[in-house]
Amino acid sequence: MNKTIRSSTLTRTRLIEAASQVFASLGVQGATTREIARVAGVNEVTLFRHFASKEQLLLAVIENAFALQTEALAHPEAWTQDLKIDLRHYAYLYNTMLEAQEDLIRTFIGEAKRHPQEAKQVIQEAAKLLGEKLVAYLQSSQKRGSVRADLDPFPAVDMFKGMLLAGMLCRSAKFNQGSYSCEDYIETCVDIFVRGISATPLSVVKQPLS
Amino acid sequence: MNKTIRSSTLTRTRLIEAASQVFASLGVQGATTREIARVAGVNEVTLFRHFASKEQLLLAVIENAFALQTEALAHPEAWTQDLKIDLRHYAYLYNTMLEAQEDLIRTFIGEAKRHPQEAKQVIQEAAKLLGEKLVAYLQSSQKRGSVRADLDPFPAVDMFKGMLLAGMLCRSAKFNQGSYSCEDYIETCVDIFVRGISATPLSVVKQPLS
DNA sequence: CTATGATGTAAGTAAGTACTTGCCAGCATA
DNA sequence: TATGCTGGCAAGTACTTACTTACATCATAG
Repeated sequence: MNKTIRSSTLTRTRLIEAASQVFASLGVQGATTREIARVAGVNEVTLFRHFASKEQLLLAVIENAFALQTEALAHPEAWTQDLKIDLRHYAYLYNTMLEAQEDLIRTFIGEAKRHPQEAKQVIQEAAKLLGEKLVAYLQSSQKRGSVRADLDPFPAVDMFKGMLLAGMLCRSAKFNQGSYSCEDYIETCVDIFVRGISATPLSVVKQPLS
Repeated sequence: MNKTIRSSTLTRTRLIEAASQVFASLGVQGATTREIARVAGVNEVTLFRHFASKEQLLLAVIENAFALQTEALAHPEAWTQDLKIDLRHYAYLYNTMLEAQEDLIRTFIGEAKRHPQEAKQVIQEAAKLLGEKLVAYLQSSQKRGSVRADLDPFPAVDMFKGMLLAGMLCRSAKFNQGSYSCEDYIETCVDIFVRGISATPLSVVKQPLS
């Protein structure tokens, strides 16, 4: 019976992968069960034998997608304890993940309000996992004194992830007319963010010149 | 003939407003010409007499939507020349606009890649206008010395707008489980950003405690 | 008063939608 | 050889889609 099961799960994963692709390029609304089955190389009926409905398939796709990326980012990074180096490293990793999942992310953003809470919960949990390591890092940095103690790490981390997300969204929709590169953007983000959260020198004496 | 024209343009604007609403809540794909006509209170055929296709209607919707908001944000703000006050003011204004247009923005993000370049161009131009004032402000602040001279204002402004956008997207999709409020987020953004772009005090003397 | 332009109504087209039913074939274990 | 799972195929259901054609109504402009 082993081989049979293996065959079943194989077509199942093929369906999930095909669905990811079709959802990403056509949206959940635009994706049709016919097309998903076609891409998966199976019969449309087989799709319905594996997933009761399109929504069920969507759930499986979300779970699958985020399982992969959380794994990638949850890797025990080698934090150097140098804020700028570590955050830059994280930013590039995160950005790579964003770009890899771009179409799917766009689709979910666009249709987030029109889909079952079940889907949102899965995404929410994944997003939480993606930020947890960074929150912990900032908290330890606060204890070490390299990050301001009066900073709430939770909104700060969301802000950090958020500006990278927005950067990806605008960049690939070509909302910026190429006045700067992707690296410029990320470097600017890291630079400003690091300066913004670093523990401030005790004595700040500066006045705007006239 | 005046009254006839007035009637015609009136149904036209009614169609555009109805389409904005339906596009926003159902997506461009999900929106049907039937439903749009129903909401507008006109016949479906009348829709096609005003707009050759759904895509044409979409174009008109985008133009209309962004015309309103750029106007709102292009107001000659009373810049106080205090970075934190001014940027906080801008952030709340921008956030208000984002929340007002949330559904439409989501829809455009989700389907940006599946729509004609014409639509993208309109959005791109509007987004540029939205940031221009802020770029100019940062540039003048650089001349005044309150903002670091080595900062490129363009990615910085996009980062600022981006983190507010991402905040809105995550907040309203309830991706954060209420660990902090909207105000907390915005204040954190403004705080970190301002610290990040401010001209650094000349003498920096600080060591991490033990 | 007539002509024009804007809108409504009814009906239809050709295509696509999610999803179902029934039957048949292969393949593995028992 | 028999059983049971897995999948393919053909067809169909009931519905929606964007968009069209043809004809009627009505107000205003000339």
